[in-house]
Amino acid sequence: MAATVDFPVVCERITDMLDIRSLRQDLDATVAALASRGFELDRERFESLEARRKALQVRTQELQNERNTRSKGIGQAKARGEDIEPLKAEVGRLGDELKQCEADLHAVQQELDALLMRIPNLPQKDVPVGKDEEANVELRREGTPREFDFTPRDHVDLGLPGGWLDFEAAVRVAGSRFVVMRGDMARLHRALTQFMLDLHTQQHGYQETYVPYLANPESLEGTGQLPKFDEDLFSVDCDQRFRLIPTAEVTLTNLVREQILEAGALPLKMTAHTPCFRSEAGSYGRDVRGLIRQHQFEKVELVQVVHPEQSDAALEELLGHAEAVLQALELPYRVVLLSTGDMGFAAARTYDLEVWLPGQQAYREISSCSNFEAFQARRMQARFRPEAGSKPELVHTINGSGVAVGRALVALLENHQQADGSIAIPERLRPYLGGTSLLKPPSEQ
RNA sequence: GGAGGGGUGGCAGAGUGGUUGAAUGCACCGGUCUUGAAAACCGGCAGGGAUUCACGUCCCUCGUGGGUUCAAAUCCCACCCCCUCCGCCA
Repeated sequence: MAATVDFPVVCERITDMLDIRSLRQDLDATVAALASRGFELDRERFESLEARRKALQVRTQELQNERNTRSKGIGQAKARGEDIEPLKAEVGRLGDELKQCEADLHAVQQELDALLMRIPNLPQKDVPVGKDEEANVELRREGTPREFDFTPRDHVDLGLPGGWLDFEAAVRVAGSRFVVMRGDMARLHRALTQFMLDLHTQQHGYQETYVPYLANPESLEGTGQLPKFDEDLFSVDCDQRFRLIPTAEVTLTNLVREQILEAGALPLKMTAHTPCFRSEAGSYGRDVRGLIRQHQFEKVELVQVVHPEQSDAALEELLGHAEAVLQALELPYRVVLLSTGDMGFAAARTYDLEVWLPGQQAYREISSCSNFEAFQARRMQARFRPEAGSKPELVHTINGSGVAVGRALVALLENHQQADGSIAIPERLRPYLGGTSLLKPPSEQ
């Protein structure tokens, strides 16, 4: 099976990840902004491709115009009963040059598109500049890490007794970086999911949505996973087109792909609970212990499709929605503004929520909330009509985890553990566990 | 999996080689009328791109990609998707 797939160009010239006009008109500033996030744009290559594209496009359109005009003339001459053979011969010669021009133009545009599709989004002006997570800025801490009067265990030690968590079984049925959960652990995992969905749909105004767990390349291209990051994804063997979704962001956000929404439909607020599949290529040796980094995990995702002027405010709002989950679960966390070097490919601004893990004595990412501005919208051709009758404009897209279920489970176990290995259930979660306030490992029941 | 039918503008729906980027209806926008609204009438109304200070001019798009032709929504090929019937199936 071919490792590469031809990515269809939705519409000539507009699938670029960045607005190509900003590249043409303000190349210096764009190059500088990209450099701030560690991306070196080959500007000579871009400029030469652009120059060739322009010359070829102008020439091609001239020739097309001439062909169209003459063909119409032939039609009219024929209608008058005149001899059209000489006319035909003349246009025929024109057609040869046209064909060559069209082919050349097509090739140049393919090359240009391939280049453009691999350029990341521009960071917002106030995003801290840096090459990696070292440059991230901690904005605030919420909640206080608990003082233990015993040595807190990590979630693996807490989960192993009685088979709550079974990594060996998972290796047997699948491989490393998978887990099997049993009994109350599986139930707690489900309870967390249900709680999060209810919170977002009932308190935060999101519409619960069920989406496919397999996505086509066009969708993955739309949200920015392709063409650059195919190695991070699982492909389905029997059908070259499908990838397993690495996040519900893909299928949720792409619901508006190639749509023109009425302004009144915005903002669109959607939430979905899905499994997420990641190959974790290149993360060998990192977080090999426990649930932190798995090939398959569950997430409740929040997505908003908004008016461009609203996206900054929407991101703050969405961040609050993710925080509400941690607050309800009585988990200490901090809010981090990612630096240019640590942000994802498609993001213009990202906040991470990092939850305190007593087992690691560290804050670990449990949610990532980003504003993509028009980046994904441009790739998806997702637009809205500002006013009835006006030209469509690109929407802005926002998303965030609300929150990663597996990691929430980890945080819950480690933060609410008791000296005897049992787990205290926060008030807000108890209704989802039949009122239970304490979970005891099976071996001690 | 087998047999058949079909993909046209926001929607519905004409259109089988030539001035059709596309009739007509609905929706929508502007106007006339009305105390106001409705109705009626008049006008406008696809998306994208190139070029231009601008007006404008031009190009592309009728599921997608190729092909035939001076000329393709219309003919040919491949693929994708949808519908109906049969089979199978959670």
